[in-house]
Amino acid sequence: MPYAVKAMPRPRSLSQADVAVAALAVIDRDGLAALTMRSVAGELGLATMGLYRYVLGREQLEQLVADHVLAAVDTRVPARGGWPARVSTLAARLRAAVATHPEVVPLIVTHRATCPAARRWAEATLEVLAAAGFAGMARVIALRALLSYLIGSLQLDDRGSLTGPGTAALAALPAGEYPLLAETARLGQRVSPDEEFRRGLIVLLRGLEAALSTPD
Amino acid sequence: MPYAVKAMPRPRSLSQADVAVAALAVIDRDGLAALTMRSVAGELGLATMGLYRYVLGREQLEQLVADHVLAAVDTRVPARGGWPARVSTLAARLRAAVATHPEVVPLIVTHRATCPAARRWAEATLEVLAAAGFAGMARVIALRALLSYLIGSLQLDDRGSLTGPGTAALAALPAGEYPLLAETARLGQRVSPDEEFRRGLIVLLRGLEAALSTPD
DNA sequence: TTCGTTGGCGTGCGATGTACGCCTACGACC
DNA sequence: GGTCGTAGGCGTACATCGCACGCCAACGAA
Repeated sequence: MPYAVKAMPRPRSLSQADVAVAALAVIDRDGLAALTMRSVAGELGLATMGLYRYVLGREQLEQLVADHVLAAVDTRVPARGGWPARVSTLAARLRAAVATHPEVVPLIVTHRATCPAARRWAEATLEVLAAAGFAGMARVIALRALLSYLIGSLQLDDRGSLTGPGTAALAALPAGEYPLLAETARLGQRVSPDEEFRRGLIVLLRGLEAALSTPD
Repeated sequence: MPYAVKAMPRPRSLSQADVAVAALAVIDRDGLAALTMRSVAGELGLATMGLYRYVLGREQLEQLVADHVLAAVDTRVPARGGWPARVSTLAARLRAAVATHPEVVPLIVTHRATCPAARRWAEATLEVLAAAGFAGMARVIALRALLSYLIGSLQLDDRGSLTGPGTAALAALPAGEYPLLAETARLGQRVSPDEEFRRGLIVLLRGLEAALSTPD
């Protein structure tokens, strides 16, 4: 049966996007810990092992989820603004997409490298950096620094947001042991995660501006 | 039996540090996935459930490991150098300690918030920042930006180092689709993780210097 | 000598990922 | 229109995980 690529005996009834949507539904409803081959299969109306017709295993299921969330990011290069503003826009878009499903942060962090959507984002960011004058090693460092900050921020938002219980515990610490940390925690409770992210990114971008004018 | 704190019927034969060391031995030998209540108990010469006499559960076992690794960090404030050099030293020390056991990175990231050792590090860093003139909100943002970069860097080193297979795959990509990404990946393969971290940190520190002189 | 406290062990349960073999629907071909 | 091979989907079964629970044994205090 040569060349019979389409119109196979029984066509797949589910797309990979369907699977990803079902998995996200489970995660959003019952939390990341509830993401299970069984639970996703159930969400799709399949028996447990039926899911394996669409996914190689748990690993690929997680990748599908991560890529589906990142696929929602608009990766067109922003038209307006200087290069710091453009990079900032790209970063904010990615962050906003992830914020739609906060529980998937660990999956994004883990599977980022193999997501096509993440590659598109990186390519767009590199275009902005290149147009700004970053070349060679400086561009490598710039992208990696942005990525590090981005990933770290997502992680900190997920576990250990300034508005969360961790900071509250720090703020309530007896003043004797960690005076500065306690004071900083108290102040930090008044900073929204978005503002924290934005201002930290500004700091990093200022550093990149400095690096650009001093090619060391 | 009042006040009978020491000299109990059968004194604990293992300290929490012993447990952490055993867990680290398992991780270093067989990988993080091999970290199991059973495997750690076996490493200690206990039966599986015997381990529960020393640890509340898997959660606390992981915390013990994370804290044990971070406890090796020298958190004294560096005596010499300007404030950027001091912050840099503190960051490098933390990174070096984690690099001793690369597999524990996910544990550190997850349990950082509840580690006393991490608090000591934060307090030391805040001392340097405060002495440099960072106050109020600016200090909050500075610490969080440093933390984000640090956490992100660790994560990127763990999964997705520039010298690892992920970057190699990117570098081998057909030039048509992601030209800048492929070129950047090729360049990146020649950057050691240490150098990447150091140079990215310099960028961030420059941004902090700028923020200090322009209190916005 | 007795007793209560505590370290440590063994069994067993529910949940997870998935290997493996089976049945069945259906398009392609004669 | 009958036949057949392919691929979708299911069910069973298993190794492994964390851990609840109850037991025994050792040992200091009385």
